[in-house]
Amino acid sequence: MYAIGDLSHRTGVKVPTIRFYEDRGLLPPPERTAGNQRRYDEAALQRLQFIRHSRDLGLPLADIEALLTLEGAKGQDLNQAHEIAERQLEDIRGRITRLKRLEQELARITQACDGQHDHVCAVLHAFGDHDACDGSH
Amino acid sequence: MYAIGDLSHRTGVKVPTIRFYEDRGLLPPPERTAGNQRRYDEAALQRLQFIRHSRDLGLPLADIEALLTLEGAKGQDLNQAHEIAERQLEDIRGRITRLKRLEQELARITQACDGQHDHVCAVLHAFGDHDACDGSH
DNA sequence: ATAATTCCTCTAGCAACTAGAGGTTCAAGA
DNA sequence: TCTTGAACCTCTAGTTGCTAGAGGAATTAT
Repeated sequence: MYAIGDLSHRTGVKVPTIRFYEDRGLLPPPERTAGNQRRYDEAALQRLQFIRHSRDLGLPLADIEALLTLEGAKGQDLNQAHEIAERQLEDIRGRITRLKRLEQELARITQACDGQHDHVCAVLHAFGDHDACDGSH
Repeated sequence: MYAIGDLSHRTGVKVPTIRFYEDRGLLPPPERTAGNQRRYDEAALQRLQFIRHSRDLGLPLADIEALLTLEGAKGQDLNQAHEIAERQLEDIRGRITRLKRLEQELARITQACDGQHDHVCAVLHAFGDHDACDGSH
């Protein structure tokens, strides 16, 4: 049995966050000692690792909860898990595209200002002037 | 003079958000009509456009506030604006790198599961199994 | 036995808004 | 001029995913 701190070390999830997940229903309330401290078993450890990894992949807690309820599911239900993963993949690809546009624009802005700062910096100007953008956002 | 709704249409910033910015001190409190409604001038419009554009570029409100106080600054202070822009650029590049790693991994996960769902879906397995990742996060 | 560490609950805070309740003012048409 | 409907007002609370702190109890090591 693990104390909450052990669980935290093994998973890299901070102690208050573990309690937060319990509050949110992502982790079932564990057993307690006579002194009211939480004690976790292997299943809880694995569940928390699943959550951790999914969070690292960018999934919102709601999606993770959905995945967790699919554990041990068969047939049709597994497609749901697949869909969640694909949706997340699309989301990430969209984010990458948008960030690349921003990168272009910021790079342009900072370069415009690299040498001299005469009177009015191009950075300040560029931040205010949407029309000067190459792309659209 | 613009009513808050006009300002909203012209900038694409929603009405409650404009009031929120005022609360936060990013927009100075505008004049009011006899009936207590906000009326904005050109300067407010431009300031809000600056905020909007900067937000689109991913700057947090704190940085935008810093930039706004630099308006009309000279010499040394302009370097601060430049630094904020460069910091943001680095941040965005880092985010792109991280997202690309996630994209790889998610793509791998979904493909592993594309055909058959026998008993246990590879998606669920992969989400739980950090060791199976290519990269590290 | 005592001290250090970890644990408990609870509240409040962060970013950056969004939504709703309940009520007032403005602008345009009859 | 009156009326109606849209837009406005303030205020509170909710969102997501945590994090920090207060004040106190339990566990662990010496």
